[in-house]
Amino acid sequence: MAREDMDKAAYFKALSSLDEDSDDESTISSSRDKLTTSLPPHHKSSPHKHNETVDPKQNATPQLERSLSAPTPNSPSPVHLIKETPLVSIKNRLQQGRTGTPLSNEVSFVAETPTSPKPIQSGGARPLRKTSAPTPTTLNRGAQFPSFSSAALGKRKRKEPSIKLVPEQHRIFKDLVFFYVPPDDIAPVRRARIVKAREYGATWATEWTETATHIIADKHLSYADITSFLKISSIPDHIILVNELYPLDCIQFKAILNPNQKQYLLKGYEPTTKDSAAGTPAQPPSSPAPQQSLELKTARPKPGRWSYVPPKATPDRSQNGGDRQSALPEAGEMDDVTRSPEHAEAAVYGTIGDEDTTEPLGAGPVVESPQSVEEVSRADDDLDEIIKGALKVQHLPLDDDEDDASPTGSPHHGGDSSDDNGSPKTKRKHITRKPNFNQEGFSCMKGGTIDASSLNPNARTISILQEMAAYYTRMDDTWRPIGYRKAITTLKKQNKLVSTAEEAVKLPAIGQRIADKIEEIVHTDKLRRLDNTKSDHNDIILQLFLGIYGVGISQATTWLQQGYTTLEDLLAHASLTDNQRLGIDHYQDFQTRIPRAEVSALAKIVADTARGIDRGIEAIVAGSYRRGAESCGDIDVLLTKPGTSACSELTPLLYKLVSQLRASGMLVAPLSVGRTESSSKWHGCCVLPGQEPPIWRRIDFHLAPASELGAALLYFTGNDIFNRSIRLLASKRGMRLNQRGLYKSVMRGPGRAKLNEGELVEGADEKKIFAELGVPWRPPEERVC
DNA sequence: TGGCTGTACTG
DNA sequence: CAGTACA
DNA sequence: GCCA
Repeated sequence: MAREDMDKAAYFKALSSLDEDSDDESTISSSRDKLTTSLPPHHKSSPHKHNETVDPKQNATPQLERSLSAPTPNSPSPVHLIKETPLVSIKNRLQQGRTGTPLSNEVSFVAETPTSPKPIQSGGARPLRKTSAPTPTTLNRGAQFPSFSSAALGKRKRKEPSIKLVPEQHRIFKDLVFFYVPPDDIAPVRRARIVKAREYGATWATEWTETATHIIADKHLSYADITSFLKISSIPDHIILVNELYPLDCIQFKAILNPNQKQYLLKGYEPTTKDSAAGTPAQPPSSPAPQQSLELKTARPKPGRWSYVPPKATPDRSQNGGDRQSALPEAGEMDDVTRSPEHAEAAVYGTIGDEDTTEPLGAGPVVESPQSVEEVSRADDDLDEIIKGALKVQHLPLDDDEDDASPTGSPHHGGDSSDDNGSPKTKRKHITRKPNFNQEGFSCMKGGTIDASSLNPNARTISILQEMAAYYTRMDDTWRPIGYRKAITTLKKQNKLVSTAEEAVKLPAIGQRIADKIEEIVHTDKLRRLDNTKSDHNDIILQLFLGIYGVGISQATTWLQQGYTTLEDLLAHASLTDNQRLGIDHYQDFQTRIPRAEVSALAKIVADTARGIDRGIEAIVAGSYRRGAESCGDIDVLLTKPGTSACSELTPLLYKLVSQLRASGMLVAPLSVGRTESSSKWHGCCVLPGQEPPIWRRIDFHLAPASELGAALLYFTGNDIFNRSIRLLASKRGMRLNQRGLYKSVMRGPGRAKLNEGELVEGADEKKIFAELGVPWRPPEERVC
């Protein structure tokens, strides 16, 4: 869940200092300002992998730089802005759909066609027929609003990445004009490629023109796709048609390669005899990623620092493919699964989260009815046994949650949450300064519940918006996903279908643009903007790579640029960290959700082992399990012990625990281990002993001394959105919340930067933390935002 | 116009 | 330090 | 993306 990088988008924004003309996107202009004005020449040009640093000189003369790369005389600036999305107002489209074909599917866009009728062309010098603008509406709009600027739609523009030309002698693409199909640079990967080509001297034609020397097509496109896209019967002889590998290889080999090699050809394309083509060095070994089967992977020494070889470390066992079908992660993250409550299992487990009444940690009420479990584990008796056994104690850790509630102070919010809801202020005995912000607006004030998601009348809309958020995350956009998530949170709280934009825009966190999308979704059951991405192979590969533990957007993007397309490619040719290699070896395992019963079984082992080390240790399963999820992505175990007040009192115990669990075969590899005395976490992998075939699971241990237990529980229970929300709320109240406690009197500098630690307000009691913040207490299952 | 959580490990 | 991870 |  929430694997996010907060800074990249900012970086990309910063990168694009070279905006053309007036630009209606406020955020952009702000970042531009930041670069061009507040940034003195050298200062912080964000370091980054993609070394497209902002050249100060360039800031001074952006126009110059740009025209440098535009040798064609007639195009004042072929590299003007590309719009992200066809600028057709939703309403227009809907209307059109109604009058024309009901669903107007064909009116849909051609990919991300740049309609960009940017004023620049005023000279009319461009011989462009805008054949690439297929939709009547688009043309229409273009005609009517040549300098259309965001009227109803708001900001849509993408800004120009900065181009840093390589030294002249290396500009192998000098005098070449590339036309890309599709002609956009929305995905960072494509953008980076285009930028790269331009750095090597290419001119980027953003609209189709016969002055282009090359057409660079996405490699999944066929020749027919190109001609139909360009609305021409054949590609003119003088234009070279190649796929996207071509420029990459040229750059790699610092030469213009023979474009007629088969790895560069499009499906259905016979290079016309113009193959005399360019001088070519022998044979570029094509992209660095040929694919071979590589049986070697099993032979490869285990990546984990432990030399342990699991019973069967089946990297990709296809045999029991039953539960792990697709190599790709599911789009929707069903963290807190919504599923068949008719499952007895579900019923049984569903309750433990909050249930387990006032059990002190120890023994507990038995939850019977293992019948459902049978089905899960049918194949394996041992597993069955273990799970049955686990059922008897499965509530074990969970009670603490109640535990710390009842006995401790705050008697009034213990049982009756209604009271809490009524007047949050009353419980804040001291302080109680009224917020000058709208506290109700925080999603942590009113969490959701698990089943709400499936029953919500807006479920369809929500799931599509979630896909959008995920898409933008993959596109390395930091902030849009946040916007989408907030809108989704709002939508989840509606108990009736929101069908019009007008209605939607009144809701909190829903602005005009998302409102329009909501309307489109409700009326057409889909979002064209999203459909476009579905067929994007690069996006699919990106998803594949991002599914690897230890791989984030940066690495995934880099690999994609380097031409890798499969996990095998990576194993064979990419340089991988140990964790990444392990992540690939167990890709399917980690992608497979863990049934609640198995989490229980694993937790029992941990708890039993821990108690063998020290009777006082409590093992509490947090994470989505504590929130009542029917299946979990990983196992989060909080380790604590009454009377402790520092992690250092627990680390030796953790050390012993890990070593025993390792010896018993449950833990199979470490991934990330605390470095210091006071550090508090251990991340690694485990398998349920006896499981056949064994499935590696991600397991995390967190240490929490009793004095920090409440904050740790809060943190470790999540969900992530709830955490962010409540932390933001704390920060707005001049406090700071982290996994150790709630602090007040935090001094913050510019940008809320923390200046001091603050004074501890509460750490031990989860409910008191809620109370201090004026947030109504809610049980873990309701912290699904 | 500048926010959008806060921390910890890896290499 | 940037990247990734954790909720 | 949205919001103050």
